[in-house]
Amino acid sequence: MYRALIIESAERVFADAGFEATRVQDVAAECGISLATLYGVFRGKNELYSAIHKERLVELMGRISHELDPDVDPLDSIIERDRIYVEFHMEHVDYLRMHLREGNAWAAGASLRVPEQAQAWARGLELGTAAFAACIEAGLMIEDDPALLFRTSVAMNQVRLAAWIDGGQRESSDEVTQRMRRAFVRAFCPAHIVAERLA
Amino acid sequence: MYRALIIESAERVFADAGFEATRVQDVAAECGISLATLYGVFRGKNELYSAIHKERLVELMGRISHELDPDVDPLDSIIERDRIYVEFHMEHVDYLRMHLREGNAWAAGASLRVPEQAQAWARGLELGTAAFAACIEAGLMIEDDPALLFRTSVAMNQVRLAAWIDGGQRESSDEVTQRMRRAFVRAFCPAHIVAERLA
Amino acid sequence: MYRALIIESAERVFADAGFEATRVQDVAAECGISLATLYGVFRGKNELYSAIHKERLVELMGRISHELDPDVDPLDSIIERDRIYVEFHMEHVDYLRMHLREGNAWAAGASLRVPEQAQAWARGLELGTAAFAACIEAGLMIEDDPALLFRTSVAMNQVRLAAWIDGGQRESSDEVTQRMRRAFVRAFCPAHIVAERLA
Amino acid sequence: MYRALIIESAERVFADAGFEATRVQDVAAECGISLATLYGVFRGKNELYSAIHKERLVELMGRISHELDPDVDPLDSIIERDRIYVEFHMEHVDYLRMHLREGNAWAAGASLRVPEQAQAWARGLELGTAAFAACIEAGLMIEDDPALLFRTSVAMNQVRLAAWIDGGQRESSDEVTQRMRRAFVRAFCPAHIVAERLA
DNA sequence: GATGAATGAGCCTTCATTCAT
DNA sequence: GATGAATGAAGGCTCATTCAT
Repeated sequence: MYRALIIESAERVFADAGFEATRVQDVAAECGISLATLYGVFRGKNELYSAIHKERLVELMGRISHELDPDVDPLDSIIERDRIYVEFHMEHVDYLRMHLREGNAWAAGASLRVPEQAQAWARGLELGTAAFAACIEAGLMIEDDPALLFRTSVAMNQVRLAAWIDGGQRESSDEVTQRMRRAFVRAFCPAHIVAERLA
Repeated sequence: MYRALIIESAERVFADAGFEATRVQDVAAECGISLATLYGVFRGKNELYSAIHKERLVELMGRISHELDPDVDPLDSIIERDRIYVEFHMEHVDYLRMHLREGNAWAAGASLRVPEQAQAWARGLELGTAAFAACIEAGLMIEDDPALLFRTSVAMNQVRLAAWIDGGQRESSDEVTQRMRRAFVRAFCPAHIVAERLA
Repeated sequence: MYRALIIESAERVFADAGFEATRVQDVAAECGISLATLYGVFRGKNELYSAIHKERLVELMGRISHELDPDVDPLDSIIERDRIYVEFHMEHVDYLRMHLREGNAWAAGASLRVPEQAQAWARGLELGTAAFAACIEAGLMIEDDPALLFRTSVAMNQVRLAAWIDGGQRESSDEVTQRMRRAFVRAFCPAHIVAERLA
Repeated sequence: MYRALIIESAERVFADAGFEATRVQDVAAECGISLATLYGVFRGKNELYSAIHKERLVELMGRISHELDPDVDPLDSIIERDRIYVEFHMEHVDYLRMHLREGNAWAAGASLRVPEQAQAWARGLELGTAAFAACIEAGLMIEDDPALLFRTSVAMNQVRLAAWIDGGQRESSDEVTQRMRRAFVRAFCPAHIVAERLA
């Protein structure tokens, strides 16, 4: 089936040019197939775009959206989720580039083009906010609006991922995750937790 | 001169719809002038877009890009710059909305549509990186890649500004700046500075 | 305004080629204008087609659809309506050709492409059926299903009009109407009325 | 052989949607065969359409186009032909629906899509005109252009057939033929023949 | 022989841009 | 200077048709 091939090629083209500037013809050319063949698999440009997001976001949300284990330290739970988020995007670089180009959901949820993105963002925001609230409750995090903190953490992760791409994708996901963890703790935890965790 | 009128109207339309989805016709209608008149002032859609950025970025860079006073505490200098950045965007909400919609330069410098943006980002990155490096040098900031820290700080500011818009633009720039300052110090300074500054 | 020019040109092209085989490009070329100009006046092929029908049918129905004068002989009333119908189409030959090509509503009302046509046919059928029923009631017409008789009369008129076109459009509307009247009386009236009217 | 199956299925689809709106794919689906198989039997959409008409029209013309028996009353000969025409179409309802949708040859001979139709119409017109002329010659029919009378009679038959379909195809061909015969005599015969034949 | 898979060519529609008035 | 009117140049999408298996 062409489906997977098309999705991968389309990710590359969308990542390079953005949704609007991408011509369906270009995607077909990138796949090495004809326009009509592509339209045989996806019903149109929008559906193709949606399909990419659905494909990737279902996987990402599947990995990430389980309820947090109450026995695990809530701070570690969040950091673990961030690790999954980062690892996933490092496995799907072209999707990451699409994400970085158009996906600043934290800035304007309304700007998301397809329902799959909007739903995933809504779900992620819900889960993230709850997790941050739990940390605040437990005294593990500074007192502030948990939704705002979560959005900030997403932006910080995106910066790290963007820097990873700019730097030639050389670092391993473990290295990136480690750095991210330190920045995270510093940004969101009270002094004694910072001291304890970053010792 | 129509110039200022067109720029303001165009900001609104671009902010609402994004560059690609905005039709020049719509901008003219928003201005209450004819298409041909608009083309008499700006040579095309791209030039209009550039002109907006030039107009705003020249002002912003003018306010922000003086060399830092060596007598002033380098940390305070950065925070002052952030204050200016935030204040400026709170005075130009439509431009801010354009900025948030398309301007995640920290993520992908290559995605910037117009040279004005690219230059301003390059200059800002240069200044910011130097300032962060000075702070690190002075032991006021944690040791890390100053460019990465700067990009992170930009993203954090953008999140704050986005939240300010989402929240109905109720807070004053002072309130936003205060909160931003605390988040900044926490995220980027070593423990003893945090203790000192957030006392 | 191009509206009238386009409608006339489009009638010609649609009459020659039929709706499906007509390319909007052809209509524009027939008008001597560009495609985009045509689209500035009509929003699309369907709307253009509808507009033609609306334009013509509003006029035709305006001429034809008044209530019948109860003082006038009901048979004469119907014949008068037929005269108007024929005269109208002889004034609008290209519309007549479209009508003959696609407008066999009497055969399959469901096949009408645009609402304007469907409504006009529904209204015409209603009026015609009522008028025929009145004639039957008055003993001026043979006893049969008035709707069927009406549909037959429409088909007969269309044959006359088609023959008029095939014959080079030489006859006057009076001549055509006269012949039509004789055929009408013969086909639908009982013997004594035929004798009386065709004396 | 798929030939007959395809023709029957295609008739149904063409009757429902019309030539232009029918996709070859839909015909294949209706047959339950693949597109390529269909193209193995017919060389294209046009040829398929032609084949349907050829198939049906050869049969119809075979039944109808013998020379008239000079010993039989010429009026009865025509009525007998009409009976055959009606009976044939009542046996092939989908073909009848195609015929009613696109086949108003009496209106515009030029609009016939395929040569089979055009030839059959030309032959039918020739035969019909000759037969009507013979009736006129014999004083059995009113004096008028025999071709026009023939075209009118075809239209009248089509109206009856359309009404038969609309009415749920309940009447037998004998019933329809009877009614048609009465309408025919009334429309085309002089008073004394009407009196004699409709007694 | 039957088919799934593939495509070339074309049509409708949009929009940035120009120019005569 | 301002504009209404006009258009060239694309882009999304469809469908009749073919061909390797």
